[in-house]
Amino acid sequence: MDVKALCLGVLAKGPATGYEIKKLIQDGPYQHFIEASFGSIYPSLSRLAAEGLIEARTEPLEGRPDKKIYSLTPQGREAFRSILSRDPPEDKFRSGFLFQMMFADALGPEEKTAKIEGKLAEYRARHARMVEKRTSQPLSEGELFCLGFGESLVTAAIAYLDSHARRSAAPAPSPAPARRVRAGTAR
Amino acid sequence: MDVKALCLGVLAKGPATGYEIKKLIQDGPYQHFIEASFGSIYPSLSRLAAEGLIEARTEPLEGRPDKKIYSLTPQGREAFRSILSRDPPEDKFRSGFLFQMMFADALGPEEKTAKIEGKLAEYRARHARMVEKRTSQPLSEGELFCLGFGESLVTAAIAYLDSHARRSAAPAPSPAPARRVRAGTAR
DNA sequence: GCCGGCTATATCGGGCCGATATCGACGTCC
DNA sequence: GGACGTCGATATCGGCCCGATATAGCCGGC
Repeated sequence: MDVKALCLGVLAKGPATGYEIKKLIQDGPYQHFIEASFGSIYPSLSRLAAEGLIEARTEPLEGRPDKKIYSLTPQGREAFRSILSRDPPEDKFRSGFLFQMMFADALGPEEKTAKIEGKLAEYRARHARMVEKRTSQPLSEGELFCLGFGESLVTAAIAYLDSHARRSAAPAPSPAPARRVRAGTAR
Repeated sequence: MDVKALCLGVLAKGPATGYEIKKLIQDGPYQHFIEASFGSIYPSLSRLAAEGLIEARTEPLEGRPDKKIYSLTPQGREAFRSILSRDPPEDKFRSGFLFQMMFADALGPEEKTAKIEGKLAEYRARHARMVEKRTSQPLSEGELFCLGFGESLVTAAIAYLDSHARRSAAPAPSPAPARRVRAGTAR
């Protein structure tokens, strides 16, 4: 998902500065499934303004750059509606942890267990943030759907890692940990 | 995870051409959690060779570029071991579908249902490929772990989407669909 | 007074990728 | 036999993304 579309989406919810857009993406309801940096947000805002999809109202600040509050233009709102109607790209999941675990036989059992424990802690922290989000403020229909989806994935990951953290370092081959398949060699 | 590390990992399993590396990443056991294109694989292989971490044996081909079969050098094997020992970055999940669903109130109920059905089909196809992989060939310990992890996430996504596809277009707020929380408005 | 965090504006160089180019081998279809 | 599409193979390039960096005032804690 390109960063211009992300910016349009955030601005569809209301005017915001570049810094606020980053905070909403990073800490807001989107945080579990999109990401964007200042290095791409500011250039995208410039391009969107040049294309007439957004406009900026500036507030002068003493001794620092003017504050720019961006909002959608009617063309921007229309462009965003068009983005919403498209078939979305495939969801992407990327994991350096799983890449390392692909070479589990090159790691010692303690190293493996440490990596699983570390990733379990990461997922537990992520889930705690989700629960806090769910319980601390009213959410829209779409936000509830997205948070629920994300929680499904995160709780499934926790269950899987938890079952493997308790085992010494022998992974099971399927999501049902009780079922065991004899491990072979690859390639 | 940078593409040089991915190439080192694939070559740790055995020598391969650039084209084979791409196929293994795209269709092999890694496909559910890493990705790389020709646009990054070939430059990465050049850099790795320049750094002495891999070497290439060429086989001349008639009327086309020489076939280059890459393999790790001892320094490359050492560098890869070091990569395996590092703390991995956070797992990343990216979803244009969820981004669109964040604006569910701007979509009609039929459009919402169509998007959920489309994504459900995508996840079912992905799961079918995982099951085929699990049952069609012996897998190493690490491959079993990674496939099991991926299947956990994919089956959780299927369960969540399935429960929402059956409902008219009223999402539940949590992974347990029976629990319902009153939806509010955001920002 | 110093320090760290927050709120703000940005840029830049390096890495990534989709599209593109090239080309022979092979199998299918007409 | 020719056309066509796919496969196996080598790459490059322009545009996008991002982490690091720069600048700087406000605020609260020590």
